[in-house]
Amino acid sequence: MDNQENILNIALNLFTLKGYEAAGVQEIVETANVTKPTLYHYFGSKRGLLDALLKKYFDVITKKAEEACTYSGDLPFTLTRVTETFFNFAKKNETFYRMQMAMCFSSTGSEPFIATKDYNIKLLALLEKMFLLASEDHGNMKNRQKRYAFTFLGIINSYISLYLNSGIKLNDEAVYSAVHQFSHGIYS
Amino acid sequence: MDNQENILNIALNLFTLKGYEAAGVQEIVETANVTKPTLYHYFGSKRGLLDALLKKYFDVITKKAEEACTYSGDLPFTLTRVTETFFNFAKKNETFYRMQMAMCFSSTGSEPFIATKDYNIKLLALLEKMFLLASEDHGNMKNRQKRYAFTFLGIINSYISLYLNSGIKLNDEAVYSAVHQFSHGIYS
DNA sequence: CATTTACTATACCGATCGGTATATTTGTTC
DNA sequence: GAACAAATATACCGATCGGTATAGTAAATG
Repeated sequence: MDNQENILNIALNLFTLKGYEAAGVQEIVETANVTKPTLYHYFGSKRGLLDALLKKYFDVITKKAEEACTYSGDLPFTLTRVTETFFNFAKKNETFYRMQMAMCFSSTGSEPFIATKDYNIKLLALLEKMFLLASEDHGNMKNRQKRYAFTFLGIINSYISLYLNSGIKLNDEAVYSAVHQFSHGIYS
Repeated sequence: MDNQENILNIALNLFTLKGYEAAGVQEIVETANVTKPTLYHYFGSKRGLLDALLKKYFDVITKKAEEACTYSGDLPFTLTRVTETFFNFAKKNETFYRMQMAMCFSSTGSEPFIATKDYNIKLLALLEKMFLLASEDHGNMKNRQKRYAFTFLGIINSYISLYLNSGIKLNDEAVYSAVHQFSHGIYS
């Protein structure tokens, strides 16, 4: 088993279970059955480990979101595709999504928040760009891309949060529901 | 200046800014211009300090939520009143609401999550009870009180999160919007 | 005035924190 | 097989962690 990958997996579990600050480096290496120098050889620091972990998963969701966000004249269709993309990613990477949401809601001065900030900004920018293109076809949403991006991702994350904590299904019905709930907020 | 109250205020600020784990007892007492024994005299432990802080604010919102959740036959009216109650509390206690949301989204095994758990369950139970009463008048929502309570609070917190992080106003329009967005999810 | 109670300061505790210096092992290349 | 770089182990670092023993002060009570 690859030590580097193993450390990443253990770190993901411990960060998710106990939180980034509460999970000690010592605990991580013990659980992964390696020693500290091994961890520091690969990642340089605890923060470096976190960064590597975030990059590993955020690169995936960012790329998928990029593809899903291409606007082709049909906004409901695009919104549905984006929602499906996020739901599928969350289902495939439950633990990571748990960790990521906790970090995104953590204190603005904390390391986890700072480490995830740019990734979340990037995701919002993709949504914003999509809404900007769509605004040429929907006059009533001009100059509101930022808020729409924020609220849309907010609704998506609400559903994912419900999935993770309350056990609802993220099926086609949930996608439909999320998209329509957001649209209802837009067009009224 | 009352040392006890002062420590609570400083702790609220530091927990919110840096997170519960990252904010050290030493830092708290230095910022509050007291010494450790003073803090431990009043609160017994760091966890005791957190508990006192949570109790101070949660007791207020819980009481207000209790009043607002009394169902009187008019569900939209009750939902509006509940939403207003939460919005007003969040506006009056921005820092606390920030901290509380971070803790509620934090790792399920972390101290802050455990410390806030019962309070959040209590709030959800109040909403649940309201939906249960209302279900006698709305046949199509039988046995769904739990999910409705969860999603309703989720939407409320989404709006408050937007208010805290993106600067939207929590005015009557926002209340109307939140209630209708939730209702749209229910009745469809 | 004596006593008690609430409160606060000095100084300290063991444990753990993130991180590293040094040495040894492992696998690859010439 | 010699030389070299990557990877891992032993043992350790100063700093900080949450928490406390002891002693003293301040104010109220007898």
